Amino acid sequence: MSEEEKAGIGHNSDNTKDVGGIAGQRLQSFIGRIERMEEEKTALAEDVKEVYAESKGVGFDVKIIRKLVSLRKMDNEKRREEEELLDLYMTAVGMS
Amino acid sequence: MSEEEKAGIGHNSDNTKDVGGIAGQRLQSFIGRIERMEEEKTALAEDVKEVYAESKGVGFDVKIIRKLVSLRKMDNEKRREEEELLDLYMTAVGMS
Amino acid sequence: MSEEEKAGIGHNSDNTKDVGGIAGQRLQSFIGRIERMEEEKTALAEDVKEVYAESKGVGFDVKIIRKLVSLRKMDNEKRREEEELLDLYMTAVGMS
Amino acid sequence: MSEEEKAGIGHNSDNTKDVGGIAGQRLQSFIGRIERMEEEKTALAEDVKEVYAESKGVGFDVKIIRKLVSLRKMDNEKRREEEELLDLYMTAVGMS
DNA sequence: ACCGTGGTTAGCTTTC
DNA sequence: GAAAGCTAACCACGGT
Repeated sequence: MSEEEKAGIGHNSDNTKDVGGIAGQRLQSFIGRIERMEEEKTALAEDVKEVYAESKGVGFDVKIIRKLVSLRKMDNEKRREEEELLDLYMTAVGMS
Repeated sequence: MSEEEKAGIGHNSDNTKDVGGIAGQRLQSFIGRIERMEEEKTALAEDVKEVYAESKGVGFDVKIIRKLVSLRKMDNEKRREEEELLDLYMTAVGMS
Repeated sequence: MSEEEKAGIGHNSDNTKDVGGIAGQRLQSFIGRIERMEEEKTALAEDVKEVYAESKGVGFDVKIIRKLVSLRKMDNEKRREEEELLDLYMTAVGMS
Repeated sequence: MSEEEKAGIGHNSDNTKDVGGIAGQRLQSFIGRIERMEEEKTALAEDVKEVYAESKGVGFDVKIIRKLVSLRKMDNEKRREEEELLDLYMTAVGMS
């Protein structure tokens, strides 16, 4: 990946400064930031997979762990939504 | 729902020691690790959104930046695949 | 949309019979079926919107109704997942 | 969670008569209608999947059919404009 | 120059 | 080869 960065922003050889001016540089900066974050996300996703693999390696059932994680997540979301609903009710009743 | 919770088959707090023993602790650890990573992923996704918002704030068209990022990603993937193919060729020819 | 359909299967002018033979007809049939279903889905989505609008018209808070519907949906999903989890446990223990 | 349910602020069954009166019935009706339509939508989505599966079963490439459907769905004019705009940006940034 | 946001859907990847 | 989970694009609605 470092090659591409050194080479410019893309798959062609044009230098950005010449054609895009200051806006082009700015755009490059945005794209660079986004791409770095996306890479981190990908890395994390891989780490998660490794953890599942490890858990499987010590005898756990991956499917079950997934369900557990999923249920815990649903719990949190449900709780959050219920709180929001309560807020809505209170607002509707003028108790906000 | 309360039945399941009482039955202990659920995903709830600290019944681990009793029913799972050491394995339960291990399981908890896996789940905790996974959840932490998932949170990080979520946080990164939010950061990415913020960058898009910022870029929009200075006049860029978000849709287009998304397209650019996506195109660049495809470029990289394609190049990677081509390199892998090249490696295969070299291996096949004994130049690995 | 009707123009495209008259023109053939796509965004070009070739007639399917000529270029695709029997397979082309079959393909057309699949695409037609899919598109009809998608239209129905769209129509239903519009109906749902109308119901929300109607409920708003008689004084209900749309946001609240949306949350209620959403929570009920989460309930169902959660229940379903819990049952699946139970199945997984039973399978794991050999009681399947 | 059990607290909310006991408190009656939730989304649960037949506390409607008591707390909501005629309005509660009306609300129930709206929610029921919406849920039925949503179920129909879900059923249709499943049907669509089946059609794709069937088409695959007789030798078509699902990916390609999806693309065809998607292309047909796209508004040509809009697509052209987006491409032109994208070209402009790519030129500006030197990715032409 | 209406923006932000949430919800919905589709498609891609990976798993078994 | 089927099935599932994850991710991302799209769209419409509400609010300000």
